[in-house]
Formats: sequence, C-alpha cells, structure tokens
Amino acid sequence: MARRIAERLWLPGALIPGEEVLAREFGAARATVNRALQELARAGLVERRRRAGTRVALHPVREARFVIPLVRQEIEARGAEYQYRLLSRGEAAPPEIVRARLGLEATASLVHVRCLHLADRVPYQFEDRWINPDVVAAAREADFAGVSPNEWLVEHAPFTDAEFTFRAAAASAEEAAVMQLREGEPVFVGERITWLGERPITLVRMVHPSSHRMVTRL
Amino acid sequence: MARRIAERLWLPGALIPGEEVLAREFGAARATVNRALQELARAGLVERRRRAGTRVALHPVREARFVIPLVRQEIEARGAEYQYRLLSRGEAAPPEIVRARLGLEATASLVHVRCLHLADRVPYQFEDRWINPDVVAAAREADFAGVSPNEWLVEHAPFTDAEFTFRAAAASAEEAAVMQLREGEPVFVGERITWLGERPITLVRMVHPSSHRMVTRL
DNA sequence: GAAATCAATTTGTATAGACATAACCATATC
DNA sequence: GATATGGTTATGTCTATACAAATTGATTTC
Repeated sequence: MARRIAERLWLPGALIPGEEVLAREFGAARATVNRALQELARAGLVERRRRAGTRVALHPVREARFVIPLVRQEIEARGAEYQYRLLSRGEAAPPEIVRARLGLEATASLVHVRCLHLADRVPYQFEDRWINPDVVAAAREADFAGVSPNEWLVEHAPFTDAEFTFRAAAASAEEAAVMQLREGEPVFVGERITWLGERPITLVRMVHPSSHRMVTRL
Repeated sequence: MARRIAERLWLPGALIPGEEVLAREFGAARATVNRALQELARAGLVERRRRAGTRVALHPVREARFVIPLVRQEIEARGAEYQYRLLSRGEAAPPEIVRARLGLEATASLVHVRCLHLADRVPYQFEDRWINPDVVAAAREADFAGVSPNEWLVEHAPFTDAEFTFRAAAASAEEAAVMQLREGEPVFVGERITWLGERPITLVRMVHPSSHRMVTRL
C-alpha cells in the first residue's frame, strides 16, 4: 500500500478501498490490513476517520523522531572519550523565568547544578539544571561530583511528561568562557522540562557549540 | 503497566511477568497485553526480546517526535499572516558539497530555488533548495512564482526516505541581508534531504532567525 | 573442556469473529 | 427550512487460537 501511494497509483486526497476489500485483495485478515493502515497513518501517509474511510494524506504531515540519549552514551557512541566536570552545585531561589516555566510558587527553592560534558577533552555540552527537591528529595543529598545530574536523575526520578525545545542562541559571556568559545558565537541550545504527573521535576538548559548537529532519518 | 514503572513498582532493569501471566492478571487477552507492551517498547520504557522476556529499560532512551509541517501551515497555525517571496530560480551545477550530499554524478545539473517565507511581514524562513530534475522532471517547468517549492514538491514529488539535520550557525552575509539580520548573528538551520527509493529528490536548507523555537512534548 | 545439538520458553504475528464507536446520510418531525 | 432521529457503514479494538521465530539453557558429542 505504501508503494501504491509512492507510485501515485493512489493519488493524494483519494479515498482508498475499505479494510475488508483490501483484506480480500491481499489475501489477509482485516486485522492485518488494519495494523498496516494504522502504521501508515502513524507515518503520516494516510488519514483515517471512522465511517469516512481512509484517504491518502494531502499534505503528509510527517513527523521526525529524534532519540534523546544520555550525553555520555551520545559521546561514547561516537567513539570519543567522555569526561564530566562539575562546575557548581547549590540550592537557591530560581530566576523568575525558570520559576514561571515550572509553574512554581514564588517561595520555591531549587537545587541548582552547573556542569560540563566533554568529548575527547573538548567541551561538548554545558548543562545548567534546576531540580525540584519537593519531588526528588534525594537531590538535596546528591553531590553530583562523580555522576552527572543527567544520569543521576534517570536513576532516581522517573518522569511521565517532558517538553523539549531547541533553538539557536548567542553564547553568553559565561557560556563562552566554559565552552571555550567567543562571546556571541552561535550555540545550539536544547531545553528540557520533565514532570511526574502534574509536578515539575527539573528544567535543564543544554548548550552545544555550533558544530553540533541533531540528525534523524525517517 | 506504565504506572507501575513510573511508581518504581517495577524497577529499571527488572524482568516483568510474561504476557500470558499479565493477561490473566489484567483479565485481558494476550494479544491486548502484547499491543500494550509494544507501545511501551516504542516509547522506550521497556525492552523486549524473544524468549528473554520484557524488562524495564535501564536508561530509557526516549525519543522526541517533531511534526514537520509545511511552513505556511506552521505560520498560519500561529495566527500570523503568511507571505511568500521568490528570490531566484534557475538551473545550475550544484556546489560540490550539495552534489556529494546527494550522491550525484559530477555532471549533474539541478534546479536551484531561493525564496523567503514571511510571518506578519517579518522574515520567518529563508529557503535555499536544490531539486533533481531527473526524478522530478516537472520541476524544470514550474516557475515557483506563486507556490513555494515546499508546497509544490508535496503535490508533485512523493518521497520514501528523508534525513533531517538541525543546527545553529552564524548568518552568512547573504542570509543576513535577506532575513534582515546582522552578519554573524546566530540562526537556526534545518536541512532536509528526501529520496524516492534510491534516487535523491531534493536538498533544502531552511534558515530561521534565532527567535525560532522547535518545541515538542512527549 | 569446547562445540554442536535440541527442547523449552517467550515474544512476534497472523487468523476469524465479535462488538463498540463515530460519522455520514436519508428520513421524519416541528 | 431547520432540527431530530435513526439506520448504515467504516474504522477501532478486543478475544481466542494458532503457529513462527529467536534465544536460552541443558544435554550430548567429540
């Protein structure tokens, strides 16, 4: 069926035969045709609606999927040597922008960790993280000297929801110093917020040098 | 089952009961349990292997999914006015870097289109595209004056494979001029290559000002 | 002791059948 | 003519059953 769409045997917008008809044609059970069509729908090739039938997507709103591994795995997968350096660790009232993004009270106090991940001794990612100790109490005791908060949280704080943001930005003076860049140089910034149910766990800002590439195939 | 994992009732790395046992426990058919577990596996929460069973993922390699809509839809979805401006259109031998990325012969000649997408009269995306007329012959006739190559290709050239790359870069002199930025200012660059089977269709470079954000929730 | 073989187990996938659910469409009602 | 009503139909999802495929672990063989 994917081939028929690619070869324009079934044109965009066209209604394709019903599951029962296709099942008979392909000599398969309707359940099997259903599974196949659901896969095509997930891939964005067709649009399905009850009673209305299945049609070839007019504007295939495809989606790209990016795996989000641990930094260490990401670095080691490239065959590079991984190093971790803790820059600072403390507890403080977060800046207004962080507080608001996490939807916290004005009185909230968060664990703040800044650290650096290196690949072959070159700065790869600068991590600036705020952790909510009301949800992850153990974060108050963790010293993050040996294990990065990234890995520590995977072990200690499961999450149910997450939001990712990616953008380009100019390196701040601090980021430039840490990453061995010039101030104002473009950097690739990822931001992630995770929740356990309704409660925010952590907000992390991950800064990469502009040589960084996020790639995916579909 | 997702709840059990989130609540650490089933710990990371632990082997969870077999499908048959779970089916009995939940009062469902094994096929249903199988579907549920396959969903959890796709979400990266568990890892499954035949005969070995299902275990809770140690390092939940989650994946983020970004929908890749048409620029116009993206802009209109924000409630902004969409405008399109064709900057140039021609046919030429591509620069070596483009040729190599597409895996083409040195003699290849490609259709080259440069255009601008605006949101509320502000430059939103600069599109620099190369199209392979050997695969999409109609591209030689299309003038791209009214419809952007982005939308034109969706209508005229189905693809089977695609590769997306995102990164931060410094605006070139040309990009800065077109996007009303200063040269060297950070820009968010997306690059997409699509293929029909083995044959490359198009390579597009999409440049956004640094205010652009790519967001997803999971 | 190492390698080959084999049975058991768990997931993967297919089947047929059933009912649920949503949406379209024609008809009836006001 | 506008609004309800209900039948029809395509997809959504579940059940029960069967067999395939992969991998483990024990056993046998050399």
